[in-house]
Amino acid sequence: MGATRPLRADAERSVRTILEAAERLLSVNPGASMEQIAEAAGVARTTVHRRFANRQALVEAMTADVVRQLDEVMDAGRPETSPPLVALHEITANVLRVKIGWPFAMGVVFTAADSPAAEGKRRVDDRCLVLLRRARDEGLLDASADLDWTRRVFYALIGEAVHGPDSGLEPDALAQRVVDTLLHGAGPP
Amino acid sequence: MGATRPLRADAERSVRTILEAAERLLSVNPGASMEQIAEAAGVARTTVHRRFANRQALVEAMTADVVRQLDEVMDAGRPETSPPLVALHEITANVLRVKIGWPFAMGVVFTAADSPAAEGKRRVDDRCLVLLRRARDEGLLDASADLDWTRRVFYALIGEAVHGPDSGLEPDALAQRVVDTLLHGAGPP
DNA sequence: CGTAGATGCAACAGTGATGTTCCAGTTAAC
DNA sequence: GTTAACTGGAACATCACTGTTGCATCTACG
Repeated sequence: MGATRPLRADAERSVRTILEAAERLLSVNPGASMEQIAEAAGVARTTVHRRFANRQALVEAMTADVVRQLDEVMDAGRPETSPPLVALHEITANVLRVKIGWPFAMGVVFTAADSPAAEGKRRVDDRCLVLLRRARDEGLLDASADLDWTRRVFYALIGEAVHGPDSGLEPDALAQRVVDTLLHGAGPP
Repeated sequence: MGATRPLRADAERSVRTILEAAERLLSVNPGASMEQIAEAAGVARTTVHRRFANRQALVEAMTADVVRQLDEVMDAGRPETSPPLVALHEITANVLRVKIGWPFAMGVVFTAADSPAAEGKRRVDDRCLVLLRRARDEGLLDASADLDWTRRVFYALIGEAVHGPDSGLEPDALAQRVVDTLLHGAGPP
């Protein structure tokens, strides 16, 4: 893990541009070539290879960025101390914001069990479980609720919320729907 | 659509073997090569190409098979006439059975909007919506429930049920959990 | 048992992605 | 303004996958 000298400003800009173009392309077509990514980013293919040795390195940079964002979201949501329902809303809305901007990278983080992002994912999982446990203790969830299943349902609902015709809604509105569905399902109150 | 002469028995067996091997491999690694698929199926690569001109043709054969199975499931579930709760359980359990055996092909059917399987998918969607509407009319769902969102949640729950540590459970037990979560969420009754 | 069909194997051509190198021109940083 | 870093572009080697053909051998089916 070399302490590489900081990049020059224009190089830094290139990196961002490439990462964003990669996300845009890969979310539509996960098999997009480095060539296509370079073109979409408006740089030469060699520049992409200069910044990211492999396709793998590129994807890892994307996922690392997303994991960092998720950590920030969890920090801001205070799942260990804030009132569970409040934290649930806040975290849901902010995760949705991340997911809307980085659907591909989020998908990788939440499926690839081997990637270096897996550790960060576990960290998020844990804090999420803490929050759900607190929610259960306060009677927000059924006392017999399986927290692991609940967490996975939570993730699945978030994943579903950014699809379909209403993906353009405000993240807060989407979060409302997700949390409501998580707590009450589709049945009558 | 040529009325091709029926395959010989051994050729038919090859086709099945290849389809199953492809499902096994592609569900783990969607980018697996035809070579790898052939090897996993225990046949020569040329045999795969003899039966399926393209990778695309191979995948389409897989999805067509899955769509056929789904149609059967919907027929057996009688979503238009059977009591909604009963149909919901039955259909969920049987879809889970299909999904457990053909996770990759199911994934393609439920994401690729362009494939020829899309028509079959729409058919399933429609019958699913009919069922959910009947469920709502009978008070099983909230009167204000968004049926489209409910359907997507239903799909997402099915997708989640076959993951994780409990994917080995009986389909009926999984279906119980899915339907229960769909109707009541994780909150207290 | 005879034949049409099916398979394995080897070989081949074509394609597209990858990764690297070199160099001339541009740009940020001090 | 000098320098070190960055970029674009062309060129090159490599590689994996794809799709096809021909042929000898085997096997289902009548």
